[in-house]
Amino acid sequence: MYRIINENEPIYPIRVAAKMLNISVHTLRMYEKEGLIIPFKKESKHRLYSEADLKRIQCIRDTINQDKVSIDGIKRILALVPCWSIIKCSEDDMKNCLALKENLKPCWTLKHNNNTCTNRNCKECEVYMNFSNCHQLKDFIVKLTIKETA
Amino acid sequence: MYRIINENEPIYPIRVAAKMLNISVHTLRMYEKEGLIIPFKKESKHRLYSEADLKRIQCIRDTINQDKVSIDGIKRILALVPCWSIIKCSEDDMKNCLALKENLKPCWTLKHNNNTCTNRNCKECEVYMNFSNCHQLKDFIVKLTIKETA
DNA sequence: TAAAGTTGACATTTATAAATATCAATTTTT
DNA sequence: AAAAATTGATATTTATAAATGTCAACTTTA
Repeated sequence: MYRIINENEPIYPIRVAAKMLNISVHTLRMYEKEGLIIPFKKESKHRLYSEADLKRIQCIRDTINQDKVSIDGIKRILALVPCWSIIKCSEDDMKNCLALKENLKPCWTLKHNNNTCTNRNCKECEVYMNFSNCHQLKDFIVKLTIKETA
Repeated sequence: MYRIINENEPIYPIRVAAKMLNISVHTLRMYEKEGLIIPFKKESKHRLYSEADLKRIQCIRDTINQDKVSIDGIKRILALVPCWSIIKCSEDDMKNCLALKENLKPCWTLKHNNNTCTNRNCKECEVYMNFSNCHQLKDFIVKLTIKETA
């Protein structure tokens, strides 16, 4: 009678997702426009949200409403993630990538023609998946600096 | 007739600094309470601001007003700075330091008893001095990750 | 000894981000 | 064919962060 739902399976259309999160459809689109979330879109262009998407969105909400970090603040924090180091692209790709210089927006909102990321799907990328909040970035920086000194 | 002013010489009392920055005295105290700035205080407890302080405050203002990053957002960004790696404290000090876990506030607002920082003045520390805005942190992360892969 | 500074608490103003609503013209789904 | 989705633009509401003001009791400066 019950079916097991894959965390990442895109199943909820926007109206349903909005209701589950208790926010408006418009807000969901707004977060997307700001680059905070990447919902699944079939060829049809209709959005579908997974359980994992809902969790991520709730996390963003909490950061905005409880933690009082503005959307532009969140974007700046996400722009700090060193994607080149995480996906380990080539040195050339890294040096030519917009993400290296960008201070305002997360890497997955940038154009990436002609490099490692061209063939990758940002929604499924570790960078997007593993950095939905600030704690994860701090942990990452800690590991990085400990590795360095060890 | 003119005298050369040391960038870091604490000379302007709070009212003068406020007027120069075109903000209220109250706001200056607020930024301080939030941990964004550390003004000089003589034994008397009266604040004095240097030219460098004024620049730093103007930078904070721009981040809040132009860049639309909230104060709590700025604090979170500053909390990402890996001070242990910058001042190169001992491994023991690092592991016991609050700054390692802290996600909300910059290291210089934390208690640091019984470690390397006990004897240091935060206002003169590289961590405080070199990270007054987000760009500097991004640059730091870039260097760190490039070093790692090289 | 005024004038200016201090802390702390409380209150108010103002500016604006976040969220919502609506309309229009079009496309997709069921 | 109706219901629900799309983009894009425009407008409005609402919630609250940022900034300011004020009062009180006290200290420091010039």
